[in-house]
Amino acid sequence: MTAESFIASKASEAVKELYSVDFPASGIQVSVTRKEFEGDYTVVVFPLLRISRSAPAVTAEALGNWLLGHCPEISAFNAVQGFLNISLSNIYWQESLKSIIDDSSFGQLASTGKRIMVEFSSPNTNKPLHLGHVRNNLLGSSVSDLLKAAGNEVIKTTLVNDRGVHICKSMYAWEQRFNGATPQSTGKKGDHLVGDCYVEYARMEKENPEVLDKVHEMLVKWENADPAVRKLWQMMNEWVFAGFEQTYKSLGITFDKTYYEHDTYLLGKEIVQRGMEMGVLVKDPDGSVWCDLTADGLDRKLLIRSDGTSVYITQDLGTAERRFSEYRLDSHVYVVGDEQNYHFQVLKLILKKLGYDWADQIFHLSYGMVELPEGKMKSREGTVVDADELIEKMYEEAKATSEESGKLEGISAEEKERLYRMIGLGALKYFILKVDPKKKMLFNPKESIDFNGNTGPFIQYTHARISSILRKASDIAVTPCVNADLSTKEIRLVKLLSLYPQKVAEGASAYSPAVIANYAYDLAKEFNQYYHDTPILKEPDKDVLALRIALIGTLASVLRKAMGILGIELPERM
RNA sequence: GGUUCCGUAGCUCAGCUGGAUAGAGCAACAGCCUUCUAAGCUGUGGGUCGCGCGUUCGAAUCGCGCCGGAAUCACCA
Repeated sequence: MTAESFIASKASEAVKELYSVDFPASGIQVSVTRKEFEGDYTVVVFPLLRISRSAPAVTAEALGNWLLGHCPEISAFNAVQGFLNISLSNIYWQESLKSIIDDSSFGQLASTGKRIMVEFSSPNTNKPLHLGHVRNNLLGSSVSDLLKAAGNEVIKTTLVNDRGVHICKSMYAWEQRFNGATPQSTGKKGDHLVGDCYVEYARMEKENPEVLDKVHEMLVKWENADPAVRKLWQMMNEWVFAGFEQTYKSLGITFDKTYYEHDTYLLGKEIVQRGMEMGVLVKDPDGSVWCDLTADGLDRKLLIRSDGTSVYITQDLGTAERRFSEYRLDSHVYVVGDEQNYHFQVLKLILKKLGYDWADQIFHLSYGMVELPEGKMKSREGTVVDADELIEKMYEEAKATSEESGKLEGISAEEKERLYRMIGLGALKYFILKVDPKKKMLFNPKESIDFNGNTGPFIQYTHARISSILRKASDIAVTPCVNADLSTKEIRLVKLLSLYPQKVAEGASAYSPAVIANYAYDLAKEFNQYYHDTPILKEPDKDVLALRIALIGTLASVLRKAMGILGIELPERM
């Protein structure tokens, strides 16, 4: 039970005793007391005035007196206008800290019994990953972990767009202009090599637009399973997958299940057929199939081309049905950029018209684009920020900063490398995840991602500081134990710590890792202030020393949990 | 034009299921390392919360209307 709900329930009792009126605890507003006032939690009494029929200050005073007299956990109160500020006893906070320490799965919420599939990443196999994909991947991965922490069973999936005209373009350019170049022969990462082919194709098409016909020819051959084309397609796809695999690995991204569009693109057709029988979908004289959404304020949507081939949304209908039935999903989250809002609006609507009761359980986690100072990233104009290059740059920055500080002496070279990676990635991941997903975000390549202030490295540094103290404490054999009074600053820390499960719930329901990121920052900031003016190991009183070690150990543990949801590791030293 | 999203300090962002004097970081300036890691801490300056109306005891937060920006509305994916 949280402190807020405890106070609310007691206040509800008080109202019943004092005014003989039932007022539900859920209706009592309790918030953390603003720091300029004395107290831990504040009950807002304005909503109770109709019941008390007296002035705000009088009501607050009456309520405060009752609470003080009836709850040993409450040690003091003061009333300012309509705000009743309540202080909880030191014992209460000690018990609170103890319960966090004793709860090994603190922050792991009770099972909801729900199974959720999260689709993210879903790359095209004709170009390497860029910063936009990085945001998608980090969000998808982190939201998955967040939903898990909130008690859901989560299946992470991706749909690889490995067929279509765009692939053929790369294939055609490779055949014409690359003299049999391979990742091995060029020493180039496979996805980058294929990306080069795609760029080269764009040049070719500009010189001679007729090459597009050649590409279409190739696509038809692909559809007809022409052995030569399929072989080339397979070879180049493998190059790309190997490249992606490497990038995923350095970002720490994994999937439980991978779908390939070449396996799924036919799935929707059957559903379209059924839709026509139901009268929900209509076939035009030219053979194309449509869903009329004009009554819903949208347009007519094409589902099958006049030549009988399927379009993008067709396979989405099929894969959605397959996933819901195969995995008996309770819901499905699609992590896809906000440029596809319309697509998902249409998808949901069509599924609903087709009578699927789970249509309302699909959720489009629509995130904003990553923009550069000069605007949107455009592959054609070469203004993309390449994922691999960025990761490497962050590593270099971390290395430079670390070497400058000279704090890693006596550590093995491999360990140092591991730390540079950890810090560089921590900076990148935090930079992206601390922003509310639905907002577009700005990335300025000229200014490198910061390592000071509200950043990943700041939180990592905080953890390293705590770890350093804990190492020294274990050297002098201090056993953590909660058996002393907490100072005001320590109470603030316990208060923040106890907030963590609520933050998990809040973040999960908003599908926003940013909630967790900002929480972790608050916690780290609060610790650094505490650290600054409270000597821990110098404390002469054994019980107080043991308490402080217990407190900061818990702090480090909660920081690790929170940052773990963001996919960020915290180092023992840096 | 339709639909959806966004507008908070010079910049990047919190706060938004209504609560007290709107918070951080960066940048600027001024301090703090013989004391547990200065990737830190403290302080100063910086705001018509896009504008207006409404609901309310109370609005950055909710509703409506404007203004500004973005995305999208393909027999592309």
